Formats: sequence, structure tokens, C-alpha cells
Amino acid sequence: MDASSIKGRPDPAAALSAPVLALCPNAKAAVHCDQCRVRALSLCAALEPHELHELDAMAQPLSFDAKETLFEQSEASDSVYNITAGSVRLYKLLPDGRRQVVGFALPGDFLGLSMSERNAFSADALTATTACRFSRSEYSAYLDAKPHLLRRLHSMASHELSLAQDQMVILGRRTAEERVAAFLIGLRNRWTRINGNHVHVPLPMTRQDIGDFLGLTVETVSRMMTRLAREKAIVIVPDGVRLLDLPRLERLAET
Amino acid sequence: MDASSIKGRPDPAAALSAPVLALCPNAKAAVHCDQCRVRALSLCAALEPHELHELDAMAQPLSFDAKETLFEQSEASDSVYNITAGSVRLYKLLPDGRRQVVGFALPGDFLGLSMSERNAFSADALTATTACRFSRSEYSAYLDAKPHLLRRLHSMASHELSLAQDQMVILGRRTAEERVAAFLIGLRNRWTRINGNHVHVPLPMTRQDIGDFLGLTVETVSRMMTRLAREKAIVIVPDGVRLLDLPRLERLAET
DNA sequence: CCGTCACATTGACCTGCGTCAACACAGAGC
DNA sequence: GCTCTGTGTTGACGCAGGTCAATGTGACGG
Repeated sequence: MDASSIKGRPDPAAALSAPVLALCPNAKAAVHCDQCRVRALSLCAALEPHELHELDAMAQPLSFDAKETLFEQSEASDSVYNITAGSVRLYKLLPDGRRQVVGFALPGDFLGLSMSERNAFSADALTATTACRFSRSEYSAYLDAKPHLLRRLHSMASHELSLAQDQMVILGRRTAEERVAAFLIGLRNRWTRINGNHVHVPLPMTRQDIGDFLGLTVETVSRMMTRLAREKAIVIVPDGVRLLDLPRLERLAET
Repeated sequence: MDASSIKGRPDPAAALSAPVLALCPNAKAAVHCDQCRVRALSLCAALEPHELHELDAMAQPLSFDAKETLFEQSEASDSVYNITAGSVRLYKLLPDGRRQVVGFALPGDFLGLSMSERNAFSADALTATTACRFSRSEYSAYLDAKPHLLRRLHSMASHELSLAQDQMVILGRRTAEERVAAFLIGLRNRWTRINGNHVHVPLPMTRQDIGDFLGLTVETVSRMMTRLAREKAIVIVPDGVRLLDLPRLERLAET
């Protein structure tokens, strides 16, 4: 994925032809599916090439500017989304305006898999984002014909549940510094599956978003980042951080 | 369920003959399945009577004293449990001993559905508890033959994910008083599905457990409970609370 | 080039909840 | 009966992190 597809308004036509599966760990499938629009990173281990093409035929490519809304909490949900480029913020609002960010979606992630009547959270683009939309009913019917996909789906949901429980530990029992370290390490691990192993961690979200994810205020996030930077554990760079003292961070973040 | 099956060491033979599905909202299935050991409250809408009997044939009835361990975090998991009576604490430990309770299992709940290699958390009995154990492989094979069950399972996992996200909001963005109110309301709603609609909410867990669930200390939980009691929102009774001012509590707990 | 706006950082101060300590009480074991 | 242990409550005090305010800085539009 090159920078031009992220900066500025994304071009749906580009999404159509982008080799979105080039990074798939299952090299064979990737080779066969360079032309597919679905970025099924987490699914492709369970997919035959022809199945990918079938999914691809069902996909409706979309693109969003930064800050555009993909869908909103409590709104009837009839779609499943696969993020192909960019980054998305997932959050819940309390009636009085307090906000809890429940997660960030990166390329390869699926949204709306829960098959519930209404969306559990709102989703909006942090940066220019491209996604594929599937009609819920069509997707669901396809799943009925492919039980092995359903199993894969269930295992993805279980994994997400496990991540949510880890987040519960972070929110319930960790200090501000540990939360920030855990966030950086967690995000690095997710970028690694997408971009390969770098100590450079892009942060497409604001400090406010990070705070609302970690149950902290902007100021506390900023202070903890500067503290980690002062102590040479990280370097703050434009649009991200560089992780210097990985062992130190991992010690802070360890389960 | 009568009190005698909760107090003291539960009797496996009693578990065998208990009409555990008597409370199933799907009355027809319940009538046909009084003799089944599996308490499939949340599954029975998707089950035919003969399927319940098949599941029942696979079930190994177990009973645990209070404080006994069902399974431990990180241990290889080869079983699925269905709780038939009692209550179970689910928690994660940090290396330094801090504890996060990720949930409480009540009769009808399933544990270990995630199909992952290792347990994501430890589970131990709060009170004398009976459960049915299924071998993971047998259970899994049965699911392969019944895709509609797998769908139901996926929807249960999605529901759990949604509950975990609500818990993230509670841990990240709510005050101590709101957390306690949300906990009481949430627990009441779960007991209601089991025992019917009562304002009496049994609390089989200690204040420490509640604190570790809500990201608070014992003292804070105790203080908030006394405050709610002083303000006539609840009454504290042995082994539980009685909810007096439901609207007030719901306002505190509202999403 | 300037004004505006969103975001980030930093400092000074405040407070909700954690910490520590004391005490009450019930059940278990003897 | 007695002690012991686990649990719950309450009070006094401290601190991590929230609140409020000031300042900086880069992107964008005119």
C-alpha cells in the first residue's frame, strides 16, 4: 500500500485494482488473488482462490474521507464491511457525551460480523479509508453454503472477545503508563501483521482517541508519551512513534 | 432450582435427574427435555428435543465445592462447560498479582466455547456448583453436523463480545457509583432470565470480586453500596441486595 | 502573508478513589 | 465456650490522574 492511496480522497477505481491481498501470509492464495478487492487477511487461510473471487463478486467498493461516518451506533445494520486501506475508529457514546473508543479497525479487519439487528457502536474514518461492503443477507447466505467459513468466523469472533477481555484488564487494573505502553505494543503487533515488522508505529488517531480508548484524558496520554520519550523508551515522530526500548515497553504491557 | 442444591456439596446424581430445562423460555422444548442434564437456556431455541438428548448423551456431569477450580488460565483447554447450578468467577491475573474479573457465569452459561488452544482466563466456583462437561473434540464434531447450532454459537459469541464492550465503557468512563449501579442492574437482568423477575438480587460473590470486576477496591464498592442504601436506592440483605429505586439505578447505569 | 482551527504539550491545582488501619461480625474448628 | 479466619464497614489521609488554563505549532483557506 503506497502513501498516495491514504492521503487525500481515495479513488474507488484504485481500490478496484489494488493488489489488496499481496500481504496475505498464505502466499499461494495471494498470488492467485492479486486482483481481488477483498482484503481477507484474516480469512484467506480458510479460503480457496475461487471462493475469494466469489466474495469479490459480492463486494461493493466504498471510500471515505477522514472523519466520514461508516455507520452509527443503534442504527439498523444490514452490511458487513472489510477495511482495505486506511483506519477506522469504533466507539460508543454515553448520553452525557462521554465517549469510549472500543477499538480501531485497520486494513484487513471486518466490521459488522456480529449479525445483530443494530450496530453496537459507531464507526468513522480516521484517515481516508477504502472498504468493501457486503449485503448482510447475501453474505449470510454465502456463509450457509460454506460451513468452514462460519467456523473461521466464529474463531475470529472468539479472538475479538479475547482482545476485549485483555482491554478490560487494561482499563480495570493498569496504571496510565502501563496503558499507554500496552496500547503501543498492541498496535505495533497489529501493524506488523499488515506491514511487516517495524519499530515505527503509525498513530492515525489523535491523543483524544487514544485517551478515550484507554480510559484516560488527553493530557495524561500526552504526559505519559513524553515521559516514555524522555526515558528513551520511544521517540515521538510525525504521525506516530518509534519504539526504542521494546523490552521495557513489553514489561510494562505484559499480561 | 431449590436452595438445597446450592448449599453444601452438590450431588452429581441430583444433577442427573434435575429438570434443568424447566425454565427454558421455549416451553415446548422444555416440556420434552425435563430429564436432560444440559441446561441449554440460551441454546434451546435452536435445538430440537432429540438434539438436546443427543447433547445430553455427550455430557459428563460434574460438581464443585465453593472455591474449587474449574480450569486455569493458559492451561490447555479440551472441554466445554455448561453451568447447571451455582455460580462461577472468571478472571485473569497479572504477574504481580493484580486481578481482573472478566465475568461471572450463572446457570445456563457456557464456558470454553472459544475453541482456542488455551484458556483465556481462570474459572472457579463461588458457591457449590454443578456443570456438564463436553469433550471439545466431540462437541466440535457434533457442531460440524449441525450448522444451525454453529450459527447460534456465533450469535452467542457476538452477544458476549457486545457485553464485553459495554464493560469497557463501564471500566473506562464511569464513576464508582455508576459502576456499582450498572453491575447491580446487569446482574438483576441475568437473574431475571433464570429465576424470573425479582427485585431481590443474590450476590454470590464477595465485595472483592465485585471490585475486581468493576476496577475498584473493596472499600470503594462497600462505600458505594452503603451510599446507595443510605439514599434508599437499594437495601443490603444477607447474600444480596434488594433494588428499591430501579429508575434511579437505571439512570445511573444507562448506556 | 495572516487568521483560524484542530491538535499537542506543559504547568498548577484539585479530587475521587486508593491506601492503610481499626473494628465488627459470622462461621468453622476445637 | 474460645480463638481464628474471612468478610464487610468505616474513617483518616495521600496520590494518580483529572481539570483548567496557557502556549505552541502545523495545516488550510483567503
